[in-house]
Amino acid sequence: MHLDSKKIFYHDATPLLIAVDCIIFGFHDGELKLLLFKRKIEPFKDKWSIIGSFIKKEESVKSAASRVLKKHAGLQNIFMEPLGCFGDVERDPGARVISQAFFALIRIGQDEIKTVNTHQAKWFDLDLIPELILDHNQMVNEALEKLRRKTRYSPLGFELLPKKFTIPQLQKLYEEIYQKKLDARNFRKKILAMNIMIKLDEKDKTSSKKGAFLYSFNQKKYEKMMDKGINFLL
Amino acid sequence: MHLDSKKIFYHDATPLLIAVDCIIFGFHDGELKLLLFKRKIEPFKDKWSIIGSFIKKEESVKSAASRVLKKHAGLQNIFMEPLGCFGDVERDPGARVISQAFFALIRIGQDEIKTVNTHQAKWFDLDLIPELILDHNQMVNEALEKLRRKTRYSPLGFELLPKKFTIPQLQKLYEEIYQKKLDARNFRKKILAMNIMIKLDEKDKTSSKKGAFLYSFNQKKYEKMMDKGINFLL
DNA sequence: TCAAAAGTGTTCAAGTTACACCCATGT
DNA sequence: ACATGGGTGTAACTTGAACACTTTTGA
Repeated sequence: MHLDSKKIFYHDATPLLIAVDCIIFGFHDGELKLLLFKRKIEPFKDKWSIIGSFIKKEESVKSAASRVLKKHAGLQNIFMEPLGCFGDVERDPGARVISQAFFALIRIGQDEIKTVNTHQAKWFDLDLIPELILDHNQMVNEALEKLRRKTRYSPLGFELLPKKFTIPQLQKLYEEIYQKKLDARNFRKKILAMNIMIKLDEKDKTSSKKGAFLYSFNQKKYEKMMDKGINFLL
Repeated sequence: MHLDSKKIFYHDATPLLIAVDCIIFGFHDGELKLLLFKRKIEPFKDKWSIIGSFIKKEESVKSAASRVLKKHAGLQNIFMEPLGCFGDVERDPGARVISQAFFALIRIGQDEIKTVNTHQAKWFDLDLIPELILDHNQMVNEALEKLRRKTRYSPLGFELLPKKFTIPQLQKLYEEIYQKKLDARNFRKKILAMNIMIKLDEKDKTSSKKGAFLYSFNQKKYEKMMDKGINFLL
C-alpha cells in the first residue's frame, strides 16, 4: 500500500453519521406483526420507532445490525437481510444521518414475548401501525413490500413459524402476508409437491380436535431442489 | 426541536466515510456490456474500477450517485436504482469506507461512446471483466444477478435499447441477459400480448435486407396494464 | 437467384384454478 | 351427537414449449 497516496485520495472527504435500523416482523396467533420500540432518549423521546443504532468504526454494517438485534431486542441467530439505504439530507432533523435499513424475521416464542417487556417494545398488528419517527413508516412499508415479494419465490415464510408447524398454520401465514384467502387443497398440493418439508409423527391439537400433523422445513431438501433448477414458488 | 437533547443523543457516534459506487450496464451491437474506469489517483492508480465518489454532507445518497454519473461519466437522466450497501470493515485497506452501490442502465449512443474516451473509461464484455479494485467484482456480480432477476418481471430491458427498437433487437437483449436462446415466435407472441409497445411505420434495415419494424415502449400502456393487476413477465 | 433475417399458427404438455365431501375427535 | 377444523381428487381452463415454412429484398 502507498500510504501517502491514500491520504491524498481520502483527505477531502467528509465523514458522516451512519446508522442501521431494523424492521422486525413476527407471526403469532395467526397474525403478522411488527415489533416497535418506545424511544428512550431525546429527540422524539417516547415516540414509537423501529430499533437502530449508529455504526461503530470497528464493526461491519451487518454486525452493527446483529448487535442492535441482540442488545436492544434480545434477539440472536435470526433471519436478517439488508433492505435499503435511506439517505435524504433532511431525513433526520437532528443531524445528517444516513441509515441502512435491515429486515428481520423471527419466530415469536416465550423468550420473544419476554423480550418485549424488558426492552420497552410492543408487537403491532400491521393495520394498526402508529406514526413513527423520521422516515420509519416508509422503511416499514418498503419492508412489507419486500416481504410480500420475496415470500413468493423463497422459503422465507418458514423463518416466521416455529420449527414444527402445521400446514394450516403455514397457509394462515401466507394468507396474512398476501392479505387474501387461499384454497386449502391447492395450497397443500403445491407446498407438498415441492418436497421441502418433513412430515413428523406428531400432531398439534391446539386449534382443532382432530389435530393437524406437524411438519418441519428441510433446508437440505430445499437446496437439492434449487440445485436441480426447480424454484420455490407460491 | 430540542436542540440540547439532540446533542446528548448524537454526541458519542463516530462519523464514517461513506461513498457511492455505480455499476453501469449498456447494450451495443447485440452485446451486454459493463462500463469500467481506469482510476486516476492512488491508491490503485490505473487499476480498473467502477466509478464512485464520497458522499457530501449537503447531498442525498441518491444525488451523490447522480452527481457521479454526470460528472465522472457524462451521463444524465438515465435509469438508476440502489443495489445495496457494502460495509465490511476491511473492504477498503485505505480507510473505513462504507459504500452504497447503485445500478444504472443506459442506451449506448454516439454521446455515450464519446464519454468513454473523455473519461478514461472502457466498455467490457461481461465475460471479459478484469480484476477490479476492492470488492467491486462482487458488486458487479450482485448487479448482474439483480439485472437478471428484475428484467423478468419489470420492463427494465427497454432502458438499454434505443427509443426505437425492433423485436429481434429486444430478443437479442434478453438472450444476452439470460445467456440462452429464445424462440422467436414465442418471444414475439408474449411481448406483443402485453400490449406495451407501439408499432411504428418505420423499418430498421441495418441488420437485414427485408428490414424489421421499429417499436417504441409505451410507459402509459405499461402503467395501465399494471393498474389492471396484470404483470410484466418474460 | 440466392442468402439472410423477419414474420407467422398450431399442437401438446404442464400448471393453475375452482370446487364439495368425509374424517377424527373433544365436549 | 354434533360442531370444528383437517384432510383429500378431479375436471376445466390457462399458460408455456416445441416446432417449419413463407416473405422480402439487397447484392
